[in-house]
Amino acid sequence: MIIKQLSSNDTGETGGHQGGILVPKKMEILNFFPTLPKEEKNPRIQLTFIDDAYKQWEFNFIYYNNKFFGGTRNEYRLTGMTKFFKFYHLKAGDKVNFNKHERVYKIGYERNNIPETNGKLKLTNSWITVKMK
DNA sequence: AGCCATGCACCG
DNA sequence: CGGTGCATGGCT
Repeated sequence: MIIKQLSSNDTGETGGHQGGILVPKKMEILNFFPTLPKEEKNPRIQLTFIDDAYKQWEFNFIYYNNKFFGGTRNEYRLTGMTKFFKFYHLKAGDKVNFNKHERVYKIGYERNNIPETNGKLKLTNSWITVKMK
């Protein structure tokens, strides 16, 4: 499974209203998600995730690739997560984990234990891949 | 490469 | 009319 530590921009705390997280271009991560056609501009796919409470969430996995169409973007994003963040009151520093079990996408979260995280918190390697046996 | 930020469209 | 999400540019 893969785990993402939320950045402040992911949750909208920076004032942004993106409503989603950024997905790095790492094979281990991208392999988890469906493959999006790079021939197409900004291809997207809707994914349904189920959390621990068996609640369903619809997220959009989008490949912003306008780099190949005259723009400058070349990155993946998982959007439409604002409801999820709000429902569980997740904030920057908290972690969200994704899992795929029998063709079913699962989502979970993990709160950050670090108390003194009030100010800006620098995130490096915010994504973690966990090999499941 | 990854995170920050925003104009605008859409929708309640 | 205000919040949300898309698409995109900017900054580090």
